[in-house]
Amino acid sequence: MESIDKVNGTFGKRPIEQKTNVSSAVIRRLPRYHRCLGELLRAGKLRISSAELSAIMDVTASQIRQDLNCFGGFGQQGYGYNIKFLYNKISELLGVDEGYNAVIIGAGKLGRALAATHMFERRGVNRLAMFDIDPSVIGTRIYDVPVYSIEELGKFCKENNVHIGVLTVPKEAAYEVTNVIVEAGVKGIWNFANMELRLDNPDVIVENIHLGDSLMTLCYEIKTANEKREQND
Amino acid sequence: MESIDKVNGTFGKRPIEQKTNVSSAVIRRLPRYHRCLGELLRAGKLRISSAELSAIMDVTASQIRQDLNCFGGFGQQGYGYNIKFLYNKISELLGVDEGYNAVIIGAGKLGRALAATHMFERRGVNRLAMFDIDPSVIGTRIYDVPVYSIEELGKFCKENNVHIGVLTVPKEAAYEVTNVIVEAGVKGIWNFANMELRLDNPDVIVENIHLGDSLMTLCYEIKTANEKREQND
DNA sequence: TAGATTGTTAATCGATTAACAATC
DNA sequence: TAGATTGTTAATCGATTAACAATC
Repeated sequence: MESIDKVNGTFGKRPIEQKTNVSSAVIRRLPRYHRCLGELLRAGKLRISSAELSAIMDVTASQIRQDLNCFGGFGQQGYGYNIKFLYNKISELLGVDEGYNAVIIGAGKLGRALAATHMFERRGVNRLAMFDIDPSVIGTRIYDVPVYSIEELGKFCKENNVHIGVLTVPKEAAYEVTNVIVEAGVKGIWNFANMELRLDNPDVIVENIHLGDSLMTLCYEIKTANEKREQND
Repeated sequence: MESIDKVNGTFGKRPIEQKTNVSSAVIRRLPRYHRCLGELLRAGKLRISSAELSAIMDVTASQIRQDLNCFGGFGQQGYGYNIKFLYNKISELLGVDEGYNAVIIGAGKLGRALAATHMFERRGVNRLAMFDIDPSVIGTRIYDVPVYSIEELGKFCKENNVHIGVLTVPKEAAYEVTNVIVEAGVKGIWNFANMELRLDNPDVIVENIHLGDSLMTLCYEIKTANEKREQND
């Protein structure tokens, strides 16, 4: 029988000094922990040990404990981790419900698809608006998101405290748009253009998505696996 | 003056034994080399040294040479790399124009957006068809790609030698669909569902795209940068 | 208390960088 | 030939895994 004390008790009593510079390898694993713990939570599970989580996620228990300890002592010896507590801690770390404001720049197919998903709201990010150059979409709403002229981009970002710019414009337009929003105080850019977006300003974070690179990697792996099979014949 | 011999000459004369298991860190850099060399090629540049490429790409010259040497001796001492030759070699490695056949499963917003792009054709991958359960789209064409009933998925893959399945279905449907296409001989899965797709079959390659994870990573970085700024105030 | 499991240090492994001999 | 630049080995760095004392 689970002790109520242990389940709802005082976890993280010992707030270990948070490391100042956590490696990006660790940070990129956080969303996956978050996802997995969310599922366990919804399944009604209360606590989990690093060994159990290790089996579910197919990573070593050692890595889980090391990763979490970059941010604090979230577990309890002899008990494991309280799932709700840990989930909330990771949510906080990841800035979920920090209430960041985002705009999508480029109302093409990909921009619309992103606007349509629950991607943003699910992570507490507000999609305030979309911007495009095409007069036939300016002034309309796409999945309830208003579309404005790209001319108004800078002004809008300044007036609405926009934190995140989502770039789904052709790569030729990427730097032009980027200059406008960085000037307007945007803090991060989620770049879908098929190029490396490099900024002088070290205060602005860039997260590149290279769908094409991912497809090519898949093709490489398929090809290599095929060749191996042929050799073994 | 560039010697024609050197530019069009016999590069890679010494085909170094290709490593059997190249680390995924190296493989994931190949598409970027490919992209960069493609640009240099279009710009009419003929040759490049690892030092020059290093400056352009912001990686070390050492890493470039190490990476390329996993696949063969593509350069020439005292000269550098012939851009066209190297570009073609990397294209070949990545399976560009291998003529792989792909189907998109899920004709929702993301599936349509992917169908609309030149993503596939640009890499020599054929988008043969899309599949969905919605009767109102079945039988139509989306950006010139025919949409069929999900019922016909397995049969279609078998009859048309489909190599790649692009998964843009809700995560609840992911395994069901996966079983069908793996059974039908698909070699690789490009998974956009917000979940880890794990297969028993080691011969089928899975490439996961986690857009949500990427957004969260961006939020983490923005939050951390903000906190650092506040501390310095 | 005894058992379990963390937090953390130490050992290992792998990836990146540096150095330089080979060679074009 | 002399100069340049690769291919490759050796050194360094960082990330993962193992081990175990601390402790709930």
